[in-house]
Amino acid sequence: MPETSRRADRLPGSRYGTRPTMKDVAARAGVGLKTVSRVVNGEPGVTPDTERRVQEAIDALGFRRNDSARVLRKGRTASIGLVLEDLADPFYGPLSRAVEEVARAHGALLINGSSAEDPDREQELALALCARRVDGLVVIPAGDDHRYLEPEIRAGVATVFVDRPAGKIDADVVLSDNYGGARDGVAHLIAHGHRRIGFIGDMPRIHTAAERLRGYLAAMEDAGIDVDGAWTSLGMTDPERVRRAAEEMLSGPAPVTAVFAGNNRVTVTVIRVLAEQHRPVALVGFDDIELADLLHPGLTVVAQDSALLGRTAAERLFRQLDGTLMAPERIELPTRLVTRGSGELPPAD
Amino acid sequence: MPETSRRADRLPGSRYGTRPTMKDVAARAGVGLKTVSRVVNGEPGVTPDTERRVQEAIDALGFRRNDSARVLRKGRTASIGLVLEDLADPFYGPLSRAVEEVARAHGALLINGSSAEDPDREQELALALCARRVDGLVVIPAGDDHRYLEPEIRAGVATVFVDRPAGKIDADVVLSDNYGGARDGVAHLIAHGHRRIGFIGDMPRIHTAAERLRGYLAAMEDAGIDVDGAWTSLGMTDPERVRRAAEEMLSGPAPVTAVFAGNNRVTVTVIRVLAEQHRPVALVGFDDIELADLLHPGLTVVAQDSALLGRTAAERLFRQLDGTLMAPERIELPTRLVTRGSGELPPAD
DNA sequence: CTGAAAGCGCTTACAG
DNA sequence: CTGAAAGCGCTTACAG
Repeated sequence: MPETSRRADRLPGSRYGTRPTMKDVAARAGVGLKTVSRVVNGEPGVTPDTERRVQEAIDALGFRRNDSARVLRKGRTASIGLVLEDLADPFYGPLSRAVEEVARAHGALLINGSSAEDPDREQELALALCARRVDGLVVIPAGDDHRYLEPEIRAGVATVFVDRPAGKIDADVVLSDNYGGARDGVAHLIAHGHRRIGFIGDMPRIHTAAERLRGYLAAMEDAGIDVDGAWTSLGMTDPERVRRAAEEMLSGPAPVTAVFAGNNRVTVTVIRVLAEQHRPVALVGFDDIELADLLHPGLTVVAQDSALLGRTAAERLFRQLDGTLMAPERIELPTRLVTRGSGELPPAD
Repeated sequence: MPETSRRADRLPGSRYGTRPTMKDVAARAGVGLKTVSRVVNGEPGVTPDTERRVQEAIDALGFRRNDSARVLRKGRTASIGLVLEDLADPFYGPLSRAVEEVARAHGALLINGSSAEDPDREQELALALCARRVDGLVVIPAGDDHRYLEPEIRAGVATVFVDRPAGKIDADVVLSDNYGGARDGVAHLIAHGHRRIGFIGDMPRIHTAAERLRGYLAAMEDAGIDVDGAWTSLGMTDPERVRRAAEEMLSGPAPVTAVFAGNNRVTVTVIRVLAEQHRPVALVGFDDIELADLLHPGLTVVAQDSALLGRTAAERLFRQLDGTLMAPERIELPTRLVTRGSGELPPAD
């Protein structure tokens, strides 16, 4: 007795009312179920009079189509998932917004999730999204093994990785030129006379961190500079760790005269440490930062376009869904050196 | 012949494979559908041997439960929606992340949408989320009439408004003390000797903008200062408009000696304008900003805790869903004046 | 132009 | 411990 059990939901204490269904609308309008479906979906083949009666019933009952039932029948859910590191990070906000805009243009909703840089949580989130049958997945990897997504991809879930490559599977990837950007930034410091240059980056298992370190090393080697082990420090990007790392390479008999900061979080802390130094220390940061031009000196950065990363990835995702895409590709977006002062300071020697 | 039509999906050209269902698993394991359901959901009453056979079939077929079918049957979707203004705004990133964390603690996923400050888009998004049958909705209103949500709320969709109150419906609201915060900030400027103080805010139809203006006016009145109409400017917060407004009140025979900036976007532009002035102008901004302490002078702000706003709202949402909540409430969170220099500059008169 | 039947992939309520 | 039947709210594929 379904009617009885539904009425039970209305008992005082339960805040759940019953939702009218197409069946309810059909009964009230005195038409068949399919006719209601036609009206709700704007399909042709309904006389104006019938349509009016159905519409009246819809309005009277406050009917709203249950898309989750619709989805079950149609296959596609018109939703995509985005797994990123932290929605609160100013780098990912614009990226997420860009993905959302592309989704919106394709009539899809966006489900967001933060992995908090935890590979297990990334997997848990990505698979939960697949269980909800998102049509596609944009992933900023926390882990380096994505074989767990293979069955999902085979089953038709469109997948694009952004910011960092997929691990152990062949998939579309959209990246910034982390290596080239870091190399350019460090070469810029070298061009301004620096030779003892520090590098503070994220954990080495993170692809972007490793690539930027590689760029740093290449620039140093190009200039014929031997890198002292004390000049580089990779690890967590919390303020305490970064502060210690910076203070260490800025002390001793032969301190660094310039620092290359591996990402926005590192940069923010390094700026604070440098402000406390007695002599000027040059700084170039990877990632642009709001108000960077208003600091003294202005902050020189290697900027990447996080919104463009997101947009490019999302567009590729929908092209996969259109079926207009062939083999997986690796797309690399250029970075841009923005000089504002901090990277043009000469060595304080 | 369902088997035939499903096989058609495998034709070359289609990237859509077929997903194994519980029925497929049951057939392969030689058990009934319900037994598969028990194993998948970890329900008791399955012998270890049967469980093993089912698990093998699951692994072999790469089965993943279709949560969207599950949801249709169970009623609750274990997902909530968040409608905000712009995910790329540094104020909303932490708010969204906080909502996500609470949702996660309750086993729910978060669907995000940006209204872009457009009431129609807010409505479209909120109703689309309702059509997906989210269990609850956290809304940062763009519009001022939310009667369109009444049928949804009646049908059981939990709803909490944040940052701005709901319009024309009785609902839970979590706000910052915009009036008090602005009044404190302006009083702070007055205490430092200013009398000609400018206010630049968002469009007057936005509740936070109106409240902050009200706080400004109250502080001025408390100090017995007559406010000149040329000192206040409300409107869009794009850099061009804010710049014009700031330059206007900073010119003429009796320019303002201090500015109160109505939100983070206004503040950023005002800082730029003030940096170009020949005399120092005091500034207090509503909303804190990254690196505010590293500017010269440091930026004095009325800070609100956007993560706390999000967390409070989300917790209230889940309490609505638990049924442990009574009448709608209005919760107001305090703001905090953070003095860093720009608000303590004396008048340049 | 209209509608009855079957089915999407699960869970619920039973019966054995 | 196990499973067949009915149903969640829609759409599909037909038939009239």
